[in-house]
Amino acid sequence: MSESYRAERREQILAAAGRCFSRRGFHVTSMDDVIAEAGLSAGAVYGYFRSKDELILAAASRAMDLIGEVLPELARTGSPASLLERLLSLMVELSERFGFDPTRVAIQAWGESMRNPAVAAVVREGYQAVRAHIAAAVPAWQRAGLVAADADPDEVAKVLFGLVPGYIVQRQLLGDVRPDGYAAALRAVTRDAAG
Amino acid sequence: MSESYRAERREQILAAAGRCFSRRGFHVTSMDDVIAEAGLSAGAVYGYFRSKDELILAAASRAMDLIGEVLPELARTGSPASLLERLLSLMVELSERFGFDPTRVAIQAWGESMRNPAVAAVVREGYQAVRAHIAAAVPAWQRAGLVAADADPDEVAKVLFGLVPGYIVQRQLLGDVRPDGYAAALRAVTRDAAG
Amino acid sequence: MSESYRAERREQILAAAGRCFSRRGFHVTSMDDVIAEAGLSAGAVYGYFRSKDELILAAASRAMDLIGEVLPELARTGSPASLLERLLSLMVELSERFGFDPTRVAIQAWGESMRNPAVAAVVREGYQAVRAHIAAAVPAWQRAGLVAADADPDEVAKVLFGLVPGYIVQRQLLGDVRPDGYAAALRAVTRDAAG
Amino acid sequence: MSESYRAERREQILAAAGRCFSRRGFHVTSMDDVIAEAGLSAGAVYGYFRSKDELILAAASRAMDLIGEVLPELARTGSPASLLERLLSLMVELSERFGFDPTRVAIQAWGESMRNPAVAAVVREGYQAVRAHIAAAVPAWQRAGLVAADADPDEVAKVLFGLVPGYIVQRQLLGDVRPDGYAAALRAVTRDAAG
DNA sequence: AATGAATGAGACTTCATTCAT
DNA sequence: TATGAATGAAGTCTCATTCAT
Repeated sequence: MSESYRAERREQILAAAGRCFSRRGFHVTSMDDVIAEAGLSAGAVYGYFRSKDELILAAASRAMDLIGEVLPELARTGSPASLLERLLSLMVELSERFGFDPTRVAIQAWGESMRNPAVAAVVREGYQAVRAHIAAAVPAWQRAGLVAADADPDEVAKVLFGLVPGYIVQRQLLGDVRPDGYAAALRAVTRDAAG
Repeated sequence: MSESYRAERREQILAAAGRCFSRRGFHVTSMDDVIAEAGLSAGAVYGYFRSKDELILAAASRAMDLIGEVLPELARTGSPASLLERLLSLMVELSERFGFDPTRVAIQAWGESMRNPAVAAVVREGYQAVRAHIAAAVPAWQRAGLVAADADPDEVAKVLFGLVPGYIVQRQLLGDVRPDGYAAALRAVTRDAAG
Repeated sequence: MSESYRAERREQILAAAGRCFSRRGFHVTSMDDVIAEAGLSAGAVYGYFRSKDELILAAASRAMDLIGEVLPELARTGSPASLLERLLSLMVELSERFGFDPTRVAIQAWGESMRNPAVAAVVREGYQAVRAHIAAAVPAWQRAGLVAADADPDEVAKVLFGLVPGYIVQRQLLGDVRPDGYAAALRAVTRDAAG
Repeated sequence: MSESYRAERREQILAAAGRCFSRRGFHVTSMDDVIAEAGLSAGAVYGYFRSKDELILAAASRAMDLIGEVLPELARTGSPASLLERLLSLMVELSERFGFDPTRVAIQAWGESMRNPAVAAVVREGYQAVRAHIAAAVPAWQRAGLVAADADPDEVAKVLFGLVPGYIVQRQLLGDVRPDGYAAALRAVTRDAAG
């Protein structure tokens, strides 16, 4: 069997796990659920992932890949609000490419992180990367007068990044937020008049 | 068996459950964990909570009580950033009153909400209440020029409320945020020069 | 539940395990076999033994208890052959008190010892005790001319003790040995004319 | 595909199985263990042995081959003790020719015999052959006064053969026996003054 | 013949819940 | 009411064996 065959099969299982986990969470989903969703046998799944924990970790990592897709976007100029709007829009679009909603898996991963150091590490590293990219954009905003000149770019990045979990939670639980409205409201409270 | 005795017992169990759930999550915690933590017997716990789901719901509700403690604070005037700072500081302080960290239980509750309608309802109602209170403060900020006059107060409330989950996630997973720094950074990006 | 109730229940499970293990061996016997034989539920059995390994160890120890029953007998005087005869007769009789044949479990324990240090330790200690008791009897035999005066009592004990596994193996696999015939043949090769 | 090629492959697999079984026993060893140890594929191994049971039987038979190597030695004259010493010494030497310790496999085979008639038959036949050879030597010993004249040679053979399992068990579990010491102690209790 | 991915029955174990005492 | 032993369904994972390539 070729390398690519194995990778494809792994992807098939991971996609099935993603669908299951995003529906019911890591711990309510049973391996049998994943196995049935993947259309394989128990042995086949365990041939690609050695344990449920390994599958959880892989699914959490996969959900964090969303970040990788979004990072290049962060390099583009613009105001904080326009950045946020592109970020949130991308998140929604990209969910389709995953076959499941990675933001739902991310919420699970937050909870799992509190007792699972491997998952915690994956999430932490992903979020640190995003924050670092945002922080890199801050000096330009400071020069443009969009952010106070004496602010610590790292702290500003924490706040801007921190808007994302809030959006995710509200989208999943309240269901009444949209990228454009969210960005518009951010503009209304920031120094960014036009975006 | 007085009414107050029953209430006390319930509280004892709920506190034990809160400690367990905040440590390891709803589904990795077993009823035996809670029973042992409460120092009671299985029968006793089941005399107060009919099922684990009922206990999860009660614990999620209890964590949402944090909101009730914080709501009056939202009535005070000030800028968005000063509001946020007070909110976050209160959250940290109040954790001690609970004997466990309710924000950790809240993260669990977000995940649980995706498959448990009762928990979802409790969380949703709690968050809608907070957002409504914030929205009520927006017109004053608009009059003070801190928020664009043409903004929808509800949308502004979503964004400001949305900063809280971001803070919670970063506090639990990255561990490098503090209320004052977070509020200061918010001030740096808002129209709020002094706080 | 009283202490003695627990002990009784443990004994019930151990007896069931002994019957199963003596029939089919440690590893071909499933926990479900033991559970059914004990007439209990899975949870009940696991309430008394934390794992199959613990049950195997307990069953091996229990089979070694046969030794404890036999040790006092070793203190009696007589010739090596008469000692052996009493030993083997006792072994057969006592099997009935166990409700299963402990010599069959002992054979299993020999095999298990090669990969299970805990079982190895139990068996080793049991056998060392027997050998020490036999060695203590050797000097009297030497004074009576039944054993060469210059022999090392410990080495003599190894040989005499070593007759027992040989008897057990032949009894189980060939089925054509009996205590009296075995002892008579030993007399025929030893210096012990009369027994 | 020559005949000798097949035989060589079979031998390769059997040697691998012997190493695995002597290390961990028949039932804890998985077919994958044997397959990996043989450096072959699952399909290859199953091309030579139809089932694990067939492999167990073959390995038990192979371990019994030790007996075939030893039988000619039994024809030599001497005392019972000298016979035993040569037997035990040979056993130890020959282990090296096998690439694994056949006495360890023999212990496994004893246990397996209690539920596996095919293995039981192989072991039984091997042991009966040894005993018959020993019995054939007894009359000479009787004439030499080393064994009581009125003894049944078959019973004497059982006892002398019975010393071997005792040696094997003590060698594997206690580790403190050696052929010379064992034989010397036997001499000390038999009518055999010089060996 | 050989490969090794796939199968799926079945192993061990846990745990939410009940109920006799 | 309180206890905690008992239940048994269901969970995770293994492994002897097969079969398309």
